Amino acid sequence: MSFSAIMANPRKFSEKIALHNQKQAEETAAFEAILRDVSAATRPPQKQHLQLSQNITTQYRAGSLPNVNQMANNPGPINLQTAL
Amino acid sequence: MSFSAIMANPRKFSEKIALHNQKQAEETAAFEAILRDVSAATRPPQKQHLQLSQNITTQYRAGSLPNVNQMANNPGPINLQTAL
Amino acid sequence: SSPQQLSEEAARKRELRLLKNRDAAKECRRKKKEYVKCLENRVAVLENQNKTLIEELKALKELYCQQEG
Amino acid sequence: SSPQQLSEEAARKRELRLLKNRDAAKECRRKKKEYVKCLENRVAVLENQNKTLIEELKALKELYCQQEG
DNA sequence: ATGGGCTGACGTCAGCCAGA
DNA sequence: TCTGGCTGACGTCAGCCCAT
Repeated sequence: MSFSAIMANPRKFSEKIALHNQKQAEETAAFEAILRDVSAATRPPQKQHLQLSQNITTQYRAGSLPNVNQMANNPGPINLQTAL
Repeated sequence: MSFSAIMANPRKFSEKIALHNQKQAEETAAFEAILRDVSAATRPPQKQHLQLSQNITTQYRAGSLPNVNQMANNPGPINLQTAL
Repeated sequence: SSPQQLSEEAARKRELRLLKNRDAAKECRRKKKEYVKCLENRVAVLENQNKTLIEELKALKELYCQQEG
Repeated sequence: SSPQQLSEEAARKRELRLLKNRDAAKECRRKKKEYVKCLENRVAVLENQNKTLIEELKALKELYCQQEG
């Protein structure tokens, strides 16, 4: 009870970052899972290439996430819309 | 082009807050709309008491629960209209 | 205009500038703190919306599969 | 231990403490900046995920209504 | 082009708190 | 208990950018 309340709002910035990264990893996993399930349920006859999504997941897993500011300035070929 | 890129990342904190509030309002509207549509499409034969859900929805904008920490620090709703 | 008055005027100018920048720094820190809280609140809202959408999508998928099969 | 050595020792103690706190402040500001960028990235990711989920939910709802009616 | 408003970064002080 | 590590808040300097 108090344990969760304490760890839910740590004091150190490192712990906050770690907590957010952990939550984001879990949410992204659930997101891709439900998206894959829906795609599988919607289009069963078609065999599709979901290799792209897998690569991006392993790409940004343990490292730093893409910087938004740099993405706004750089017209890079990678955007989150097509990535997800 | 450059206009959007500039306004997408303002310098002043007030503009950043205003932008985030605007985006949040739009996203919340779309969220509630799709949720209402899905509920209406899923359960048309049943007549349900959605009056309660409506009240709660108008009280807290999204399906999000109120943040306890911020409610303790902020005595009242901050209006950012006057801040600009 | 004696050099004495000039130095006093410059000193008052500097003091006034420091005072204004002092208050500006206070307000800037306050706005930054508010911005960070805004970000955290936005993250929480999006998080709950994400969960709700996933649950709704899952339920609708179940209904769709049940009706289909 | 003469008072001269005592004052020098205290001065070196203070200077060392200030130096360590100085570096600590630098690292703290760096971590805070990284945390804010983390929040902004997280907001962007959740934003795109919610958009995708809404689109998928809308499409699935259309399929469900089409198949039902 | 020049001043003034905001903000980034620095060093310092004060305070909290897990760990010695 | 009490110190050392982090962080909140302050004042100051430097610099950017927009309105003048």
